[in-house]
Amino acid sequence: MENSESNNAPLDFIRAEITEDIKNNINDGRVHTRFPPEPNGRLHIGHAKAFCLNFSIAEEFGGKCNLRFDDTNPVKEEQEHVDAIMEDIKWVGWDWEDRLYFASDYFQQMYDWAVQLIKDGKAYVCDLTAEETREYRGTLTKPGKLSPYHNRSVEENLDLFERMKSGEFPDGARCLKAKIDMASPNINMRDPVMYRILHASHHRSGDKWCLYPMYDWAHGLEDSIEGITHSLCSLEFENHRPLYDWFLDQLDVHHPKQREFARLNLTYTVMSKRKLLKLVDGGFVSGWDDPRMPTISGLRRRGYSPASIRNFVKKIGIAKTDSLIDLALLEHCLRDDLNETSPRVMAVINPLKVIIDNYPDGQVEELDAINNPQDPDAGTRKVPFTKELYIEQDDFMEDAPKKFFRLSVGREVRLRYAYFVTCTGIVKDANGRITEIHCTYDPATKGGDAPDGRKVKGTLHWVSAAESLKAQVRLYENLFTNETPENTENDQDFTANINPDSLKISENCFVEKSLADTKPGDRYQFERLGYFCTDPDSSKDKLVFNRTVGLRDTWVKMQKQE
RNA sequence: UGGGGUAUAGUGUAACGGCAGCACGACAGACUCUGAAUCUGUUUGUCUAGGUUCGAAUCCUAGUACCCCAGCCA
Repeated sequence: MENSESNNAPLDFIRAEITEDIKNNINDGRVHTRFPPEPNGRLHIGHAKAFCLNFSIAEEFGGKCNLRFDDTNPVKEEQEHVDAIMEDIKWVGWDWEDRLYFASDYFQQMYDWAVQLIKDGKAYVCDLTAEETREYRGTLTKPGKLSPYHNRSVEENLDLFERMKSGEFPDGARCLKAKIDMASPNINMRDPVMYRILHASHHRSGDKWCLYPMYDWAHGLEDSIEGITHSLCSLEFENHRPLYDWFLDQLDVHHPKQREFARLNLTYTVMSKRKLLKLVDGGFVSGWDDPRMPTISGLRRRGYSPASIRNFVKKIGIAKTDSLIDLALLEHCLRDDLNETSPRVMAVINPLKVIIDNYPDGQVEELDAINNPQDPDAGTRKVPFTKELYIEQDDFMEDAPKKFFRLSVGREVRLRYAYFVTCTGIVKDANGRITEIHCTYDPATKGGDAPDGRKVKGTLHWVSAAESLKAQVRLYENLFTNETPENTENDQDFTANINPDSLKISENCFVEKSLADTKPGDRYQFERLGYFCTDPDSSKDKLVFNRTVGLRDTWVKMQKQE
């Protein structure tokens, strides 16, 4: 980073160390990171923290960041996830250029290095079953004991390992272990498994291998091969760092630094692969891209912008403390960006018919409306005004308190960009429900300003009854009712905390005509309601919008206080 | 109860022996053709107990709490 602004900005502990490394000319001052997802699920906002960290560090320090799929377990991984993951990272705004790598491409090199360790007497083939291995490993407080196969000759190990590779043995019959220390207080160092036999077809290497490397053995090698300088991962791998270092030291190859940071936790959200999968498979949501999911594809469909996600990640910082970030911060970043970038439009979700009694029948006036007050370059558009309109049901109250700035019989309000109107009466059906309200308008207030300078307290959004489009609007709330969904009563599953009202569909909505050609993914602010985006289910015949997030609403807050 | 890690406002995150700051939230007000945005102000914090020091969030000692590790998962 060369600008002075960033010199003043406090650095997180990782950037501070990298700055120091550059100063000390470690790796010739080179910075090279990587994001290594396993293609066994979709990326979520927690992964965004990790990949934004890796890509932005590379960018800031003039280095590079690789995308590498850590595909060492063929039984859990799929090409479909590989494609989705690449799409997600690109969408958030990062580019790995020509540096797309797969751990599976390094299998031969890893195998050769394993042979080298065997020759050096640092690895052996073990015939213990998985269960026996567990017994030999000992416990947290008791040391393990040496495998009976620990002292096999190099020749025998070489022969057996070769035959493991050639497919002679069934799954689980033998494995290759590193010879380290069965008494180590760090359980990861008690002769960890390097290879297991898996007669499974790999999504990239097919049936070439029936021997697959374990994470601890593979990961450092992958980093080393790619010339990574800083291998950033989450906290639970801190216990594995001695092993990461041990393998690279034994091989005497390029040795990146592994550094660990706390993963993201968000209130009202689950982040584990297992739980996300359960939501999808259990039919609790419509899929990985359900707008209530914290997946990148879910956020995208919900209407989040890439900038809002990047900014959020920047704001939460990087540290080693376990933390739980308030969803409100994510939503703040969302609104912050959408406020600047979203065109305004008028839409009515719960329509209430308004008849302007003194407005000419059949007349249509095209009024000027500002597209984005935050952005003068966004220009203006025309909205049609007619005798019959819709306003929001919440914007009318029969017995209105003084603090209610909206419409009530005898009160005057402004219809945005249109006229001042005064309510003269209401019509109810047999059940006492208000079916329509009657108003008069003041022709002198056209455009929304009164020439006599009189003020109104309230401005309402509206839509012409005849000159508008019908739409479906999907209103989302938190998927969970509990800040920490895994906290349940009576040992229930986290799904017990699912919010039954997380999705409400409003079929009878009306939007401005200017939305006729909207495309999936288009984002808008529906004035006074919130930010919305067009869903992929939307078509010219049936418009469908998702509520991304509501506007801050001090009126409902005031009501809740009472 | 072995080992590894972490403790700063409600939530995050700075301060690297020298005035505990910033963001989000909450609260109050100003402004407003969005009860939005914007602006202003207020509130709340160094895990505990000792020690070193002119001076400690920071160094030392002893505690406490929480997280991670006993997959042939990553």
